[in-house]
Amino acid sequence: MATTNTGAGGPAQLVLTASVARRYYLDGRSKVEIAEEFALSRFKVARLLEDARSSGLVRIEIGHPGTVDVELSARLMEKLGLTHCVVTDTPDDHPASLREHLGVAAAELLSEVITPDDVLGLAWARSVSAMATALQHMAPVPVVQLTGALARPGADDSSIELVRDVARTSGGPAYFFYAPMAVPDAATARALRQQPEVARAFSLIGSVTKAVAGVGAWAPEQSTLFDSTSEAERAELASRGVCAEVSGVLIDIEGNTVPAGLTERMIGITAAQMRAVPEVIGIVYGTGKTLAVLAAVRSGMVNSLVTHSTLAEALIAEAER
Amino acid sequence: MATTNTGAGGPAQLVLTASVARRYYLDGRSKVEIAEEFALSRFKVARLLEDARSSGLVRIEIGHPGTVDVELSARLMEKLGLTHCVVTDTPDDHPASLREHLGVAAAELLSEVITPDDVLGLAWARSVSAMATALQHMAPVPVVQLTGALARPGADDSSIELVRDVARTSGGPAYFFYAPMAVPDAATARALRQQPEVARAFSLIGSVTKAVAGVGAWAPEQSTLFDSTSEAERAELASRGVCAEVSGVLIDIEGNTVPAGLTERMIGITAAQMRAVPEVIGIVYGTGKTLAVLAAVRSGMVNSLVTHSTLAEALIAEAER
DNA sequence: CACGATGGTGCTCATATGAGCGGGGGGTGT
DNA sequence: ACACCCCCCGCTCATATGAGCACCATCGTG
Repeated sequence: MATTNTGAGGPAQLVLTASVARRYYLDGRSKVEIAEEFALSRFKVARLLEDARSSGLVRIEIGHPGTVDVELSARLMEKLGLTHCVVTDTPDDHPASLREHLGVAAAELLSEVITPDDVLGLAWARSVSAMATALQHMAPVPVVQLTGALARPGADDSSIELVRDVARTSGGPAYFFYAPMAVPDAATARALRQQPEVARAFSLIGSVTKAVAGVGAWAPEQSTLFDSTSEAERAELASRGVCAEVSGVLIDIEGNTVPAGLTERMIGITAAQMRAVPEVIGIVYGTGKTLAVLAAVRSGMVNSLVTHSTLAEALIAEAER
Repeated sequence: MATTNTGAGGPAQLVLTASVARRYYLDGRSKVEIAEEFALSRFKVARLLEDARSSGLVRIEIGHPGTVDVELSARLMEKLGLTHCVVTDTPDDHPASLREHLGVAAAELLSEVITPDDVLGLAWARSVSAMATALQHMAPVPVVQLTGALARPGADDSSIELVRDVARTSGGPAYFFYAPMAVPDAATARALRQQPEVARAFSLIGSVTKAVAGVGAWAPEQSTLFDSTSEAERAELASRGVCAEVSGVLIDIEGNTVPAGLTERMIGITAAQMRAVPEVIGIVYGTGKTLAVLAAVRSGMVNSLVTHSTLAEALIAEAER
């Protein structure tokens, strides 16, 4: 260390290094050219540039003016091994505005990555609804409903219309059905799954290539499913390590599926089917969901994320622990 | 086309580009490695990086925290074709503080570039004095006085001691003499040049390899020589195009030596001898000297500069005209 | 003074990289 | 529908580049 520059060597060395760095980085000349120009060996030039970078004389910044924090996106993508990742630098003041912004970002992402050969699956979540609302253009693909809907009391979402809306924007066929996400008993669930529309949608799940879902944490207000579950069941599932919920599938902190009675009463995609989908985009906001997102990613069920900077930073910090 | 990205694509493209750029610039991976990692062709990677740079997604800045503006130094060096160049970003408030700072910078530069094989020549100038004061270490080399001293009224400079001081710091022999820079007539000058000490110093001028000088502009307060010249002579020389003065040599705006009666009455290095010195470092401050510095550099008598940012910028602007 | 440590330099050779080319593929205008 | 055009992609081959090595000067030390 402590080679020559910056701390030692003197101003001439410093200026020479700066000149070389300027020629190389800003003017785009090759090292050989620079070597000839300055009457140095190309090795010397390479070493100067090396020094210039390591000493901080040359600073390289990545970023762009806009709502997408590309740098953070790239870091999060790398850290979690994601397929795609979009992090907005929206200030996380109000959940609704956050959801709206992420909806726009997710819509852009989706319309970018969807190709005419894809089959799109949508899980029910408010954030996915927000995306549907923001969606403006998309290749015509089949759109498949992956889970039953779960209306929350006083919901203003046109949630049931989600799949139809997206299909309309897309121009492709819609495979949707009217059913709740969870029903009181397994028999009812089985019966519902026999329903023609449900069966039709479910038969397509295996061919879904891209899906969009929300990620819930197993806590109040952090998961629609949690909120619509009985007190006893909540506690029991929590005690069995349930940490996150993705399209009705329960996951523990390690990313393992947690089998439960609840599962049999669900109308929706299974964990195995979910994992089989090549790309699942999770739209998530709120730092309270940090561990849940980590779990969802570890489970292999979610491999792309659309989120905001504070959660992204929390995820990176947590993943580094 | 006008979505979010650099001009094409969507957020995924943007983030991919950012990831690639991060891996390349920040992590220093090769393009081939990146291509493998992202399952792209290396050409694609190269094109992404190309886009990232041209679109401004990747910003490269050169600079360092300190008093030396390396970026500006490099630019000025390139623009004027200098051998060395040090530009301090000292705010040019008061000439004395400026001189002091430049003295420090010049001292650092000199001690860096002087090797034991050099022979150092010093012209008389306050800025050179400032350098001498700031000088702390230097290879032991002979130090040669290049011009007579020119004390200005009420001078507090220990100017005559300049050569001796530097030689003392250096540890090498000092070749100095007590004589004024200009005398009333050519005969006196010739006689003075015969003086043993003067002759001894002058005999060494041919072997001087590095020299330090000030640069004066042919205007009041901009040149010691000007200030000690008669009104008539000032005007006459000005009318003959004299623009700058370096160690007693007069130069016009084109960089040509201006022959004058004054020249014959000078005790000091000649223009030809000056040009023969491989490296002459000029220490200059004050934007009023912009044209003078340009002339001095064009003349080939000065090929390194120690100056401050505003003058450096003025020089670049002027050189671009 | 001899010694090894140290750091800086330029070399060789395998590899990475750039410039320019041709070949689709999809959108467009008639 | 057809031809056309433009853009994007990956190839070839000459060149630039990096890793490691051997050499040399310098310097502190026994």
